[in-house]
Amino acid sequence: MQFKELDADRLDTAANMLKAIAHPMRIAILKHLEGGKKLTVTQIHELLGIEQSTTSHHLGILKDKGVLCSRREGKNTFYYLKHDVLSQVVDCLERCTCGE
Amino acid sequence: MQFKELDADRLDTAANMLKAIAHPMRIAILKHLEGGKKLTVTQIHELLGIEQSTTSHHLGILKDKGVLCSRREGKNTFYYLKHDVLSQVVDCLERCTCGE
DNA sequence: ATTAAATATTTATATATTTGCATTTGTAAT
DNA sequence: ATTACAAATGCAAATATATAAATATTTAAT
Repeated sequence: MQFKELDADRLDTAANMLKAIAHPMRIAILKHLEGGKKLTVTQIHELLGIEQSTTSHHLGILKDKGVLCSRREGKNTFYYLKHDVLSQVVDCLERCTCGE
Repeated sequence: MQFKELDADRLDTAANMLKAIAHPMRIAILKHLEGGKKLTVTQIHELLGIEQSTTSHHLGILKDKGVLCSRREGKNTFYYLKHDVLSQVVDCLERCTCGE
């Protein structure tokens, strides 16, 4: 068992990570970042058609919870997946939401 | 691409499913149900040390969002994973929360 | 030093979630 | 029909989350 004894801290960490992902806009963001892609706040805000501040907020949550990383280059900040494995979470869901 | 056009309804469905899972107690529940195990409300409530009504509530959420199924047998109601694939979501998380 | 562009933060409001207690419903046995 | 156990529901208080408008910060160019 990888969660040693279902330790409360690890459950919290995992739950927070999942909670970060569990939002329609944030899933959409992850989908756009699959395969190691890197996008700026503005690009995402335009792709999704949501407010800049809202976009930044969502990205902040994903970064804070360890789902994304960011790297500033000049005026732009590029966001990208921290663990590419995380695409699997979304992919797994897709499989489950298909045949219903 | 499996989400056809990142369709809003599918994003919602996926988000709701993830939201259902994204809670420490509910992740703990899933861990106990891995491998096709079936447990009653009381068993889970005792395993986790939380209130019966709280347990039932969590199970209701997981069932409602398509994560669990239930089957009544006499006075007991057994809960179990609807898609065993879903263990992968938890497993994937474990992998991501290990080396940090 | 000004200006402009890209991000981030603050703030306020609306909405949703979590939890336990008390109650109710469902099922089986006497 | 009464009793007992299992599970679900209604409720209320505490807490958390989402959104957008306004503001602030960071960086680059002039």
